[in-house]
Amino acid sequence: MAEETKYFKTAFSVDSVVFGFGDGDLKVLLIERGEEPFSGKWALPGDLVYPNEDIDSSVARVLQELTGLENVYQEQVKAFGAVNRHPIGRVITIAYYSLIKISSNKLKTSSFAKEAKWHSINKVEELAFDHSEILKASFSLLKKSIRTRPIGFELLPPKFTLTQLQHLYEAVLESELDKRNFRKKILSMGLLQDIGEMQAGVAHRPAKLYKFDKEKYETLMSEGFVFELSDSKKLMGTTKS
Amino acid sequence: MAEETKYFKTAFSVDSVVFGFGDGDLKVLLIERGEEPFSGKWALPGDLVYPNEDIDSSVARVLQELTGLENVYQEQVKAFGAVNRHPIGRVITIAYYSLIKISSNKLKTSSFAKEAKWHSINKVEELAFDHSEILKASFSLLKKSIRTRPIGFELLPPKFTLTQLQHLYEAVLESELDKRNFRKKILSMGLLQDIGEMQAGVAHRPAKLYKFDKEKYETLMSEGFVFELSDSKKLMGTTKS
DNA sequence: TCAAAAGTGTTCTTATTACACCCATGG
DNA sequence: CCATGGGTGTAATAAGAACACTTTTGA
Repeated sequence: MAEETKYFKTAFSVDSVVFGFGDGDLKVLLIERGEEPFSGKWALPGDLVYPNEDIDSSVARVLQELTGLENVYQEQVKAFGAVNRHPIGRVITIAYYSLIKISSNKLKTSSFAKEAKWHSINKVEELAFDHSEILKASFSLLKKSIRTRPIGFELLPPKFTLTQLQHLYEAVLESELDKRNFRKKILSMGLLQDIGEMQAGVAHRPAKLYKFDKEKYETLMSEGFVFELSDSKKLMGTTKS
Repeated sequence: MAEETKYFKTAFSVDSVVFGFGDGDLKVLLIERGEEPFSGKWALPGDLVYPNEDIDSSVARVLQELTGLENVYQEQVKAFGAVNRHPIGRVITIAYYSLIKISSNKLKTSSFAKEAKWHSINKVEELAFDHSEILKASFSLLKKSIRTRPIGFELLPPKFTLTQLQHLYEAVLESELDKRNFRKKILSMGLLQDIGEMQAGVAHRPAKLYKFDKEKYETLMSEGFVFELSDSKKLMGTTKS
């Protein structure tokens, strides 16, 4: 092991791109750095990985500290390891994205953050470190994944309307969808359960509430079912100008 | 930095799943380990990442040492970081896959390998470390990627026949494809250039040779073209029993 | 009674699938 | 002249895209 020892001079971190959905917008949770380097700049929440901690657990821990949430949906995006990406030394970071339901939780200002705040995805300024690049890669992956796996529901409350779901897809895919085609397609998969309840207190015809039927999805999966919405290049509706 | 110092006790490596195509089979390049741990077992080629080396360069270096090739197609798969994945310490590895043209090169037995050998993908025994898991993840990613990006050509000689291409897809997707539908689809993309040459010395009607038109692909890409072959769940042909 | 979003079907177009025979070459 | 893989087209089916009006509620 003598030979290898000289390479044990590096650190690993995880950085988490936490997505949420609110006010018709896709949002990302950023922290304001309280110390150098990049003090005062916005950054992705993240931390060094503890020596006896699996990477996935590390991400879950950071998220728990920040939001109080557990069992959050998370997916590994990519490792970023450019030699000079971190000013204090060689730090390779493994990026994840997480999907959470914004409404259901309050943010804690944690040890490593002066402030944590939701930012609309298309109003994010230049971030600390290479975090802008990480955010971009994560958003691309989310766009791809949301069409091929039923993960959008992680961003919505347990009971939701079809219009909410459509708006979520529109925000993530950055394109408009045709209402009738969207409903036809999503309902035809048989993954949404009409729970027999209605929206209340809205100044228009109230919408039916649905929930995502996870068991049904798992059954269908094992039978070879493939969740797929059409490619955002050949849209269900009309492209946003 | 005092606080962080205690975490600088880890190493990171890259591991490369090198795919090749020959005898109608998808193959992976493995090395036989010459030292402990796992001496005598087959493993993925890989190495610790040098302190002043980008991850991508590290993969390229390992590949160059092993095969003599440069500018090889490579794509990051995923980081693997389970606490106990490596017996000598905490080593997080970043897995890549590479695509090379088998015929065009001879293998070198490099410093870290007793022997390097091509193995058919479906005849690979249990590998050292968590390399079986890494191979599995890489193969899945390749399956996905080959349908959505024109990377199959990296595995073929510069001039190839449509049947060779089809066999490559069949090997990667592990399913049979319909000859006429495959040709129609692939030719309709306009990415293959009939170079006006023919196969020679074969005991049957000689096939036309094509080459992949990279410039054309880049032009089309910039116009919003999306390379896509149908999902292997809803095949172009008939599923292998 | 008005504004605002919910809900609903049909036609057209395009892509995918299934399928069988003749051709050119070397041995 | 035989074996081997090369090369080709059409019809049936399924999926995607385009598109407009009526309904229910609260203010």
